[in-house]
Amino acid sequence: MNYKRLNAKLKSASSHGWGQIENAFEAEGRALNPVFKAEVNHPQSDYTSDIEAIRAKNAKLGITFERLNQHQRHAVFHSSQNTLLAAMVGSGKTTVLIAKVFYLHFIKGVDLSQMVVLTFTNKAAREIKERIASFLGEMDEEMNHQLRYFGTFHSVARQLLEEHPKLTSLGYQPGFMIMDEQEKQEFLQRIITQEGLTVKYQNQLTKRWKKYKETGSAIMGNMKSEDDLVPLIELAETEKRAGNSMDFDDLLTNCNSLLNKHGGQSPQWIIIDEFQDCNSVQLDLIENLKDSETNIFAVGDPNQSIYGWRGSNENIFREQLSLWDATWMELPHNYRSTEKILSAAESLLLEQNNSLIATRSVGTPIELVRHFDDQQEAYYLREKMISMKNQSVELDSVAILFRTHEQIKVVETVFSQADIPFQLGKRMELYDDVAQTFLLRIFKLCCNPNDLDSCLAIICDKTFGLLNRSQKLIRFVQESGDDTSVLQAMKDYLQNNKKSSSDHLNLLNKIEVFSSEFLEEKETNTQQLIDYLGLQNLLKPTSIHHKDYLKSVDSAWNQVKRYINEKGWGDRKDIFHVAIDQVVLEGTFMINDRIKEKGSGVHLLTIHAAKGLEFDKVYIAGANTGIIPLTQHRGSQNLKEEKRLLFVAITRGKNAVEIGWHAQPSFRNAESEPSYFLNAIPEPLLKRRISGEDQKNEKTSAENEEWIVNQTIKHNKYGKGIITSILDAELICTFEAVGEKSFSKAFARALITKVD
DNA sequence: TAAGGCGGAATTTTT
DNA sequence: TTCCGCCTTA
Repeated sequence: MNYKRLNAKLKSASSHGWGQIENAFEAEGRALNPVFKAEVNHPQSDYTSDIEAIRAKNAKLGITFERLNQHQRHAVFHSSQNTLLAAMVGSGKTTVLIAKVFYLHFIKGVDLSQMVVLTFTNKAAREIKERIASFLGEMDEEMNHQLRYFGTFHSVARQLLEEHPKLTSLGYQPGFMIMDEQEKQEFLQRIITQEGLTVKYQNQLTKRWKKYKETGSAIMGNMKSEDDLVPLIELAETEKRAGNSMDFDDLLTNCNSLLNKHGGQSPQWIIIDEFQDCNSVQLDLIENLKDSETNIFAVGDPNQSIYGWRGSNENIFREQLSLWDATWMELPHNYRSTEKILSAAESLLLEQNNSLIATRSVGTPIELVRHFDDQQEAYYLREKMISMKNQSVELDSVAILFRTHEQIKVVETVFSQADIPFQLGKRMELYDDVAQTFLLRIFKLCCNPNDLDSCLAIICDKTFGLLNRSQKLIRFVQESGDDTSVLQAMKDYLQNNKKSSSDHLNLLNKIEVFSSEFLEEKETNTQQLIDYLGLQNLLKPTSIHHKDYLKSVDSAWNQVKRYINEKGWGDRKDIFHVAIDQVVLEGTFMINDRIKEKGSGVHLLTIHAAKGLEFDKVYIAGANTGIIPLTQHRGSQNLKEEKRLLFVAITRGKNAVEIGWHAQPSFRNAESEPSYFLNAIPEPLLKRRISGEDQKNEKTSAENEEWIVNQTIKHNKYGKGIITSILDAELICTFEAVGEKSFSKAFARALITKVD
């Protein structure tokens, strides 16, 4: 059956009860936005002759274009200065983006270094670069040099800043370093203690700083008057320049002010991935980069705009269409999900314009399952996973999606106890690895002997350091005179300190000459690095973790060498510095190791973290009103975004989607009903179930006999307690540690055991 | 100075 | 529900 006919049929079928509210915003008493209907530039041909001509010249290239559908080919071949490509969910937008680069480079003869390709994540940037490199052979120095403007907004901004002849006008020098969030936090903390500032809500400093930049208000929460936030910011700006380091935001804002004031070389093409996620600073970067000759190719999906809270503008496609006088194209075919999944997801969209076309089988309805609470859902999911495992289903192809991190914990605990393999969406933090954190600070000090915070971090490291962070130490190092570097001052301090160990002094001596001595050697293995820096003694040789520390150093050094080899242009000292910046921007030393080690297990992810991914089967857990949308969003502008979030969640599923909700939600402010957004889904697309219902009828009598009031019991998490009362479907128990809790009878046996 | 009551805010995450 | 800051009270 054709998709549109199916949709029409479903709509007429849903004439009673559920499904009557076509749009959940009516339920909120809000007017609908006027539907935005762009003038779509439709394909007029399937470009067969063009592709034939290309294939005659280069068969491999011909195949790349031949694989594209008509709409995709149109987006690639059509020539207009500015193009906005609205790529529907699962329509192969990355494929088209890469094909566009191929087309411009091989057919139109555009130099790769004349293209700026902007992505939001390192993962996307890596995928694009690797696919181009693998077509051309290998990722070597020359290739990397050609692709130096292919990357995340931040890494491209870093590159532009580094190259800009007027960088010094901002108070920065070439060779500036990048501070990650953790370093920034330490840096600010140091200024606060050092200057004796009074700053409230210190664990929300970044948030307060952002708010101050946007609104000019330094007031937060219950504060009656301004604290020292503003002086802190001013001091930080000065000190960042003194230490020649920028934070992530600075990369973009500094790049913007530089390009704005002094201009720069404009590329022939600017290509943007996930355009709907652009915030105003990122849009400014595009504007500052382009000139009247520049072409723009922006790909994204307005329906997947879920980063409004990070500053993206949900109307960016609409607004830039007229501002850039752009051509609007669409990729309507979804190759991922079954018709029923797509149809259900599409009914959530505010601006339904029938431009989403399913290509796969009809599939099964979305299951909407009622659970007692989050605990019961976790046990239900555990049983599901066990039976899938028994049927040899790859758990890797299954995901459980949540609105918040908080919700993940229960499932995580239950799965760990049952030995169900799972993987979390959170990226592995560099800071989990103390040895690598220590090494990164060493490398940063090698690049910049005036990096006060890295120098302090090394000498005052909790695991491998020598001294405690004291005001006396910090003052000595910082105020030792203009001609003395921070590194030199620290050496002086250690020489006069009785506690001083030769290991740390030796390390500082080696750091000082690292670039001129060690980096001059071409082939250096990890053992040579360890010997050179004297890490053998520093990395706690008597500790049981010593071997792990050395292993961490090994993988870190190999990664740095990999970066050095890839980025082998310029002089060797610069390359090392660029490699270290890359480590900071990627957030870890272990990109390749991490990809290899990625375990197979069910994915536990927030919906945000699942964007861009796909799974055979998707469970959306705890989808109550009050969770989707989150209560604080009710009646706000963000409601539309919350709805798109559910759209994104559902469209992650290829073959099956199941949505769970809780009759007695424990989540703050959640209501005892499934997300009212689901009312927009036509009833025939849903299959409602109650979790554990089939067992309930059989077991009721047995269950009633099984539990007795005042019975002493034990619970995995809550410990010892007694049953205080027995209701129809639930048990109320009181625990010594946590007080009263209730359990669904159907699942009580899995949760609590009797104690005699 | 310590303790307690009151009121406001809290989410999502990449670089 | 919990955390944080502010204000009052002893």
